[in-house]
Amino acid sequence: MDSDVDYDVFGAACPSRPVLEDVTGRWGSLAMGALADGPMRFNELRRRVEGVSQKMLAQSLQALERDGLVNRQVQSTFPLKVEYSLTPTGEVLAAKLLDLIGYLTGSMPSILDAQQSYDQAHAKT
Amino acid sequence: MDSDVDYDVFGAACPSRPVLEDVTGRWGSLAMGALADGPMRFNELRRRVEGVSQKMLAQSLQALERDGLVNRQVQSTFPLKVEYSLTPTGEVLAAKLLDLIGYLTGSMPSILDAQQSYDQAHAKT
DNA sequence: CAGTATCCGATGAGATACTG
DNA sequence: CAGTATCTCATCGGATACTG
Repeated sequence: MDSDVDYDVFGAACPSRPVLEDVTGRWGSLAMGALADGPMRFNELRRRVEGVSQKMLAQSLQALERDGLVNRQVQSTFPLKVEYSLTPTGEVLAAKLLDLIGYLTGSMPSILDAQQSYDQAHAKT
Repeated sequence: MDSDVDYDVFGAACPSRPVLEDVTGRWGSLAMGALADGPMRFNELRRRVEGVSQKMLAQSLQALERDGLVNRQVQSTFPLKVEYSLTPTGEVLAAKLLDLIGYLTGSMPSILDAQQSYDQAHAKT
């Protein structure tokens, strides 16, 4: 029926590339990972993703919302309440992302060793 | 035995963060994905990862080599021959990355729909 | 072939101040 | 509370030219 076209992320103009950047980018990946724990409000996310600024968090969330990976639900009470959550597609991607992150953090001891060796071998003077 | 410390990527100063950026970054992720097909030379990689410049490919590969995820093997023949390959840890991460990318490209039809709806709803004027 | 060096414009990203 | 607006600086990233 469909899929007579394949999206190839290695292709220069493939529309999947910017989406991949939204998902795996510096703040997008951490926002996705945080939301995997369940729905969260803006400032909760901001506290969870340490070091992110208002501006970058808002920007990252908007990109993910546009891609249909994150839902944004506003409650026009006072004070304002906005809750972010993953869509079904977003959930799957977040799980795969957390799998990768988990393996990476588990490998940190050996990675730090590698970095030290490298820096030592490439030290100037 | 070990692991009385946990590396938390959500922590602002965690050393895992820059590594995650090397792996999931714009060109790093594509280089890792390409190398999952097997060892490759510099210019082969350059052709496979469409749109990457010499500068950025070299920079990304150096970061991944420093993290111990990519091996660089030089043959000092003439012309020079340099072969890049994944380390065992790099292989695992590349597989997880390709899993994510595969799901993402498979979801592209619905993602493109979402983007269109979003753009329409947020059109100015 | 596999890079490095340099220049330069575009984007990323933080700080601060303001608004519905 | 949940953002937007503006300013500013750093880094990203492409083009071009050069080297072992």
